Amino acid sequence: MSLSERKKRILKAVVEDYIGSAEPVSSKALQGRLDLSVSSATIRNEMNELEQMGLLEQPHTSAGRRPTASGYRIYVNELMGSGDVTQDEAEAIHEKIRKGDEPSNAVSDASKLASQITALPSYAMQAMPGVVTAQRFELVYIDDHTFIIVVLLSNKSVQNRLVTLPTVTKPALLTKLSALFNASFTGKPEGDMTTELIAATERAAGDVTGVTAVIAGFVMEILMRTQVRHTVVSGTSNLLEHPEFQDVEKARRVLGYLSNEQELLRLPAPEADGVKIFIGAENVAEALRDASVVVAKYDAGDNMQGIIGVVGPTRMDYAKVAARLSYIAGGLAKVLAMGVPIGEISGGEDE
Amino acid sequence: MSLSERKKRILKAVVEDYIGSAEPVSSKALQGRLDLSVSSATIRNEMNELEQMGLLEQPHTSAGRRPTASGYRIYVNELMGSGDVTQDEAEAIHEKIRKGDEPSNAVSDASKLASQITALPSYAMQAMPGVVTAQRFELVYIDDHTFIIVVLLSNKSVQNRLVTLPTVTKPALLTKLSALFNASFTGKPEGDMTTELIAATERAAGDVTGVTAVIAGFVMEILMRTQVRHTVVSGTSNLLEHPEFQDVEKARRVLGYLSNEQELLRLPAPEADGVKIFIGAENVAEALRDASVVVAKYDAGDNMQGIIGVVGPTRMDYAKVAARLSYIAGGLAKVLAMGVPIGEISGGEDE
DNA sequence: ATTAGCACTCTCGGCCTTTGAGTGCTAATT
DNA sequence: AATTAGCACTCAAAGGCCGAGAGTGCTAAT
Repeated sequence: MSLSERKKRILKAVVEDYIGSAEPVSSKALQGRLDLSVSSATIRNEMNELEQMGLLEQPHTSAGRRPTASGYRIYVNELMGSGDVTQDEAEAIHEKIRKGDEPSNAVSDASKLASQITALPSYAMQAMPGVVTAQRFELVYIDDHTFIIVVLLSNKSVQNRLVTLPTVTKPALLTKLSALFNASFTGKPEGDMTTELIAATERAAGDVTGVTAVIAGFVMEILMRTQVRHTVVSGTSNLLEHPEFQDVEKARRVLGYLSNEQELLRLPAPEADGVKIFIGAENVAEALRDASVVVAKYDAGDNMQGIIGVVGPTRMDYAKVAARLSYIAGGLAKVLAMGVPIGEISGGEDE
Repeated sequence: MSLSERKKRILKAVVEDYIGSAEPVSSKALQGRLDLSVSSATIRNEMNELEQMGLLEQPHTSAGRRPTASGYRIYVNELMGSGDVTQDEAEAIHEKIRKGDEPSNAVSDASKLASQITALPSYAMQAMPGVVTAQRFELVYIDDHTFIIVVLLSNKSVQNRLVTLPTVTKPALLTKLSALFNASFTGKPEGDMTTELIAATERAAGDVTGVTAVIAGFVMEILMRTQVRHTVVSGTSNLLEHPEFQDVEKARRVLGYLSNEQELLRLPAPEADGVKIFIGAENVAEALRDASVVVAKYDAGDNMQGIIGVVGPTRMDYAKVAARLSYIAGGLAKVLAMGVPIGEISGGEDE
C-alpha cells in the first residue's frame, strides 16, 4: 500500500485536523489548511479514493470525512512526526517522579502523572518476571511469642512479616534458624523449597515446635507474592471529558474494563523498551474496540520491569501521548534502577 | 416536625417505590401499594401537604412525586427499617475479607467488595490518628555499604528500609547503634527525635561517618509516613449504571471528585463506630451535591481505624447499603485487630 | 374528612419542514 | 490526463406542531 505524496499529505491533514476538532473534515477546510494550490474538487477526488482504500470514512453522505482505524494506523506508522515533550512538562515529570521519596509509590505516581498530562485514564503494571530468590534472611526476636522475618530479595526489595505464635520461640533458636536459612535457602527459587529440605532444616535446628515450617511457609508466600503483578489505574474520570465518550454506555464499557484487574493483565505489552499503539479494533479486548491504547514498557534491571499506558478515544494525539509516555517510562526506569532504598513500607495502613 | 401516622406511611411508600423504580410515584400507584382504604384523591391531598413541607417534589406539574433530600432524611432517620444482610452475602463477605491472606490488602479488598455488593463506587481510608512510636529497632548488616533498618511500630506494623551508602559501615557499629536506638528512641514520637539526641547517640556510638544521622532520618520518615492516611477507591464505573448519572456532566463531577485524594480526605467521617449518611446537599463538597454518601467507621484497636463508604445517587436503598457497609466494616475491624501478621509487604512492586 | 369527577397542565413521541453543510458528478478548461 | 467550476442532490440537525396519556388540583357532593 503505497500512497502518492499528495494523498499522504491529505491523510495527514485530515487526521490532524480531526484530532483537534473532533468534527469530520471537509474538502474546503483542507484546502485552507494545506497549502496545496489545488481546488477543493481535486481534494474531494483524492479523499474519495482514500475512502475507497478504507482510510477515511463519512459518518453520512453529506458530511466531511474522518480517519478510519486503518487511516490512523497509516498515520501512526508513516506520517506522524515524533512528538516532543515541552520543557515545562519534562520538569514536572522529573519533579514528580524523581523527587518522590517513596520509591515504592513511584509506579503509582507515574500513572497519576501520565493521566494528568495526557488527560486520559492511565494504568501501570509492575511485573516481576523471571525468578526472584532470597539473598539474606534475618529473624528478629521480639518476645517469646513474637518475632519478625526479614528477607532481602534478589531484586533488592526487602520484605518482612511480623509473626505471632502460641508456642514459645527462644532467641537462640531464631539465631540458629537464621543461620540455617541463610545457608540452605538463599539463591533458591520458591519451587526449590521442598518439604524434605524444610524437614532437614527443622532437624538441624533441633526445632520441635514447628516454627521452622511456619517460617518456611511465610518465606514461600513472600517469594510467590513478589512474582505477582500489581496494577494501578488512575484518572478514570478523564475519559468522560472526551466527546466520543459522552455516550455513557461506551464510557461504562471502557471504565468497567479498566476496573477489572484480571482483564487488565491480559492487555498486550510491547516486547522491548518502547511504545506500542493499539487502535480501535486492533485491541483484542471487546470492551476496547472503540478505544485506543498507547503503552510504554520500561526495564529497570534487577528483574523489575513494567508497563505504563493510557486508554482513550481513537481520536487521540498519538504523537504527543506516545512521546510523553515514553518519557515517563524512561524516568520511572531510572528512579527504580537507582540503588536508592527500595524496600520500605509495610503495615496494615498501606496500599 | 411531627408527621401524622398516615403521612409517614405515605412518605415511606413514596421513598421505597421511587428507590425501586426511579420514576415519580403517582397517587394511584400508592393506593395500590399501601393498603390504606382511602381514595387516590385523599392521598393526593396528603402528598400535596408533604410537598408543602418540603419532603416531596414534582418534576413538573403533571407528574407523580419523588422525595426531596429532606424527604430522604426523614425516611432515613425515622422510617426505614434496618436492612439486613442475606446469608449469601455474609458468606461472601467473610470469604473475601477474612480469608485474604494479605492483611495489608484487606482494606482495599473490603473496598472492592463494598462496591460490588452495593453496585456503587466505594472508597476506604485507613487512618492512623494518635501517635505512633517505635517499639523495637534492628539493623541488619548486608555488606560494608548496605544494611537494612527494621522498625517494629507501636501499632504492630513492621517497616523496613534498605540503605546503600558510599561510606563503609561495619557490623560492629550497626550492633552498637542498634542497641543505642533501642535504648534511646523506643516509645518516642517522631517529634522527640531532636538533633541533640541524635548527636548524642552519634557520639556514644563513636560514629564518624554520619550513618547515625542517616538512620535517624529514615526512622523519622517512617514514623511520619505511618501517620499519613491512605485511600483506595474502587468500582467507579458502577456509578454509570444508575439512571441519574446518565448525564455525563454529573457523573464526571462525582468521579472527578473521587479521583482526587486530597478532596477525599476532607470527607466527613462518623465520630464513633457506626454508619453515617449524607444526602445530597448535606454534603459540603460541591461535587457531591447531587449524590449521597454512606460511610461506616471501624476501629481495630492499636491506633488502627478507618472508614469505608460508598457514593451514589440520592435515590439509593439506604437501609440495604448501610447494613452491608456496617457489616463489612465490622469484618474488617476484626481481621485487622487479630494478632495476625500485619507487617509484611514492601518492595518496588507494591501498591 | 373524604371522594367522585372533570378540567387543566405538561411531557413525550412522532412527524413534518427548513436550513445548511458538504458531497458527487458533469462538462468545460488547461 | 488532470484539474476545476458549477450545480443538483443528500442528509443530519434543529425547530415547530400535534395528539396521546399520565397525573394533578379543584370543586361540589357525600
